[in-house]
Amino acid sequence: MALKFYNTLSRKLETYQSIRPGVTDLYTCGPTVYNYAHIGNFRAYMFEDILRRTLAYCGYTVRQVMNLTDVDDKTIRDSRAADMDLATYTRTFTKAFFEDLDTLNIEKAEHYPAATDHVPEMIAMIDTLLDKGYAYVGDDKSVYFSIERYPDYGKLARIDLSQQRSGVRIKADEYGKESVADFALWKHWDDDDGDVYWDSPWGRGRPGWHIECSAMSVKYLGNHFDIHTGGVDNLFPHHEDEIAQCEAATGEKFVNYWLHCAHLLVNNEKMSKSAGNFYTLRDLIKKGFDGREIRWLLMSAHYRQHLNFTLEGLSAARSVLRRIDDFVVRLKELSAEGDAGLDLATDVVEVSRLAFRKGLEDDLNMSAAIAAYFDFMHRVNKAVDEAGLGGNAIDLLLNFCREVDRVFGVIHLGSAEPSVPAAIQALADERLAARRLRDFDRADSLRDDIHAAGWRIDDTPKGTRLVRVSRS
RNA sequence: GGCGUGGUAGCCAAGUGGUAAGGCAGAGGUCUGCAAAACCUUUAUUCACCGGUUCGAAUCCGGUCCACGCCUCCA
Repeated sequence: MALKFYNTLSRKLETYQSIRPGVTDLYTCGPTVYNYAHIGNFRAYMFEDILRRTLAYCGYTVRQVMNLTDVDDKTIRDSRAADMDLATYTRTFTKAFFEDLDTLNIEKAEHYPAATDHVPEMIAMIDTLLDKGYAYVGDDKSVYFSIERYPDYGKLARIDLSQQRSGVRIKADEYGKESVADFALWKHWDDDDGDVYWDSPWGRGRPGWHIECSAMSVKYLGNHFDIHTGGVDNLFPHHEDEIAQCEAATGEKFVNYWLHCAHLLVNNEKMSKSAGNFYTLRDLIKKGFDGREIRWLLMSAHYRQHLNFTLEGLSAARSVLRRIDDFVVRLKELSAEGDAGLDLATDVVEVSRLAFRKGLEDDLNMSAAIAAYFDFMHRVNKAVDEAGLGGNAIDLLLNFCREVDRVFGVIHLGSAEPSVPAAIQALADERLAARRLRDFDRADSLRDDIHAAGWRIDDTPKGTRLVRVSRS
């Protein structure tokens, strides 16, 4: 097997081949930091996290760049509405974004370049495009990319501009263009921009959105790199424009593989504030769900399928994770000596690893990878019930859990298990005493109290186990 | 109007020609003082609908219905 990805450029499943052996350069479109990101946004970042972790699992050193769009219409509009300067305003949401990534256990990219730190690079690229004749200064003093002068335009989105509706959504402030399909590289300053502007050879203004990703990806990853990702809604025009800008400016092929994730729906509808189904990550945390549950739900469907996000789905994720946690706890309790069940464990791990990897390599088929892990747990649980396992087998199995978690990022393997509070332990001790006296009414009543406090009681042959359960 | 995706059990979701993975929820059983966890059994003669191709179709082709996305700055 080999890694395969569905490449939007060819609309085909392709075997992945990196430009440099063992290294993958990855550009992932990041957030516009004008508000808290919503779970639809995080679906994309989760997909990119799984992609990144899968590449690493398959042996690649990943160099990932994620941009932070900290200047655009919305950041300017909202910072002015809040009566704050742009940098102060966007800093709040940049900070929130990184907190949210932590909540979801999303691995950090190598670089998070902010647009406002790279205006000189953007100006340089625009300059090159003007020199080469791909761009022009419009009547409104903005600089535009000319689609007409770049015949390859449309190859990613497979859009034939002559077939498009024209003039439908053209804003009044875009009449400086030669052709409606042309897009802005540099936007000339106007009153709405307030004190947000940079000096350029074309006067005061600010960069267009697309040039930001072009200039920063080329700066950090070079003219030609491996993978570029984003949500399907970025396919056109954003990514199409990035290709046009970069390939026109550098004369080289820009990106080998384009991967796009599908939208997330909430209760089978598009998420919208008016429908009341608009969730930020923080909204869900307030409802009592944790990042791990949200992570599970977001990663459990294939990235190119619509993902239907529901609160019921989150509750199901909670049950799933409980089972995954119980499995690890159970294994750890069995830390006996010896080689009992070692052959069986070796076989189960081998079979499971193959299925797990096969799923991931098949264009990140998480359903298959997850099924492989469930089959693994099932076979191991069965072995524990039937034969018991020695310490060496347990080590082998726990190492496989650790291996799977390099991609999943949800399995509690270390000291993440919360310790039992003294008050809960005292109740449990009291219950145990009552049980010894065969006062089961009292024991059951204490068990109810313990459960109400968020802990579950498991009586095992080895004694009583206390397990933290999420409040629900 | 152009381009594109999808409709699989109560729910979530794999499967793209060989006779429906996995999970959640539910039911019965083993174990248990009772539970919990785990294990065993069970839950779609059927994959939106109608035709066609084929020895064989959820998968390929044609049509219909439904849902959703993009078509200038929304992941």
